[in-house]
Amino acid sequence: MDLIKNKASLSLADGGKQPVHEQVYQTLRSQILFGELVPGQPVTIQGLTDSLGVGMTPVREAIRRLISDGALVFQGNRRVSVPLLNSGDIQQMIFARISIESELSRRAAANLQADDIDHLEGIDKNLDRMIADGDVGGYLRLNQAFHETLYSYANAPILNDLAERLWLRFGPSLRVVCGRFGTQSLPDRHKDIITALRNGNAEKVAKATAQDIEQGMELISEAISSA
Amino acid sequence: MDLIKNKASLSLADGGKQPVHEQVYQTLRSQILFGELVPGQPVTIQGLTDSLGVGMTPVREAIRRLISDGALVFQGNRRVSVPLLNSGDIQQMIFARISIESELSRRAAANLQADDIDHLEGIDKNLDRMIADGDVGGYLRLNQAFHETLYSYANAPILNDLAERLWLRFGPSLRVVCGRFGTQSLPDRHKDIITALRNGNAEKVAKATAQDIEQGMELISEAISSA
DNA sequence: ATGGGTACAATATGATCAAATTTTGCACTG
DNA sequence: CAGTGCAAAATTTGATCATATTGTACCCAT
Repeated sequence: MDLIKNKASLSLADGGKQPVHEQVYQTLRSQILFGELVPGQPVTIQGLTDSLGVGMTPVREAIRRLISDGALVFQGNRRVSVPLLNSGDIQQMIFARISIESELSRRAAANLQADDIDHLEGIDKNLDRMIADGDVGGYLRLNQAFHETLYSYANAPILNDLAERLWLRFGPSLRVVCGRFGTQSLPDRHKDIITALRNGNAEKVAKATAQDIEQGMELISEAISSA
Repeated sequence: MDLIKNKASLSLADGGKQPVHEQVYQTLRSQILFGELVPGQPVTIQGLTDSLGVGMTPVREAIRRLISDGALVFQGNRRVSVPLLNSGDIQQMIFARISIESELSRRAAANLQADDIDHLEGIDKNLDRMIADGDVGGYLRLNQAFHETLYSYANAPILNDLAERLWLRFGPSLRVVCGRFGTQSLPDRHKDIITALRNGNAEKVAKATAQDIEQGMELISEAISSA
């Protein structure tokens, strides 16, 4: 059986003039966040140095960072791979995400202006189109953008950081779920969130966020327990 | 003004046969966790390679990991230092710690046996002695051990991981508080936690944990806003 | 103050060594 | 004679270091 190889054409989308280790980190980070790596897939240092055309030191640094993020796991025998989640992991993540992200949206609700809400609604509109088109990659990106944008208004960098880590953990698994069941089965509570934001009802925003999270994570949970 | 230099005698307490980058990580990690580094203090790669007598690659890996942990911060211009917290950071950490760690102790309560509770009580007894002796380092270590031990029974690695990160963030600041006000002003709710554990009352365990956290963090918060 | 030069620290690479996995080959058995 | 299993070699990957290069800040002269 042949697993997906690290693509040789990772052009390391250079964002201006950032150090190489940062570019490698960002590249891998979005691959994981958007499920371009399969859970369980091994990630090798040499494979990355070859495919990215950079030295090993920056690759090592990026990998250590991602391990600390929970985006990659160290397998004991110096092997690194994309995490495989079990149902206990998912339960913990449901709890943590609801705790942290509800608070983030509660705080954001207090700071959002009308045109900020319009912007969020715009993202959600595009998101609906992705779902209709069955574009899994686009769905994952826009869903993440919706939440990230919302949370950014909370001005809570530490909570944000905790939330980001959790997203990195389930990114690959969410992709697998979408790939198996399609995008049709992906309902969300974004409309509820937007309505509550317009009404200035922070508690309802938090509640809708919690429901959105629970729905999405429960999907992963079911997919895993049936595997 | 001269900040504390990285000690040259960091003997890298070798735990068996771990790779150097892991040893460096663990060494720095406990220095930060137990406040042996001062908030704001710069941390240089070269300084560590010199004082630890190892190459730069493993040092770089350890530092990247600690940055991802939130235990160190990247200052933009290639500088790395120990984080300085503001009151907003503390508020976020109070919320996150109470959410996560209450749940950890709630889960642990269900799994603890009688002799496990004895063990916890033993740690707390030693902790009291440290407070009486004014031994700040000992206090920090045993307080951490008390919580870590309790949480370890929760069998919740992901929640545990989130909690650990938060501890790394406030370690240096807590040390400063203790150094300024002494250990006398450090009350805790450990007795309440142990009593509730013996009664098998998980909710009360969670509540006492939340109070313990709030008390401790509020201390840091006051110290910061008065600075 | 401002601007150039110097010193120092960070970044990145390639070389080297060590460890682990995979492959290969041989012997032994049914 | 074919198939299985073990063992050793070969290959792949990881870990560390030494060195060259680049960027940043500090200092001094103007």
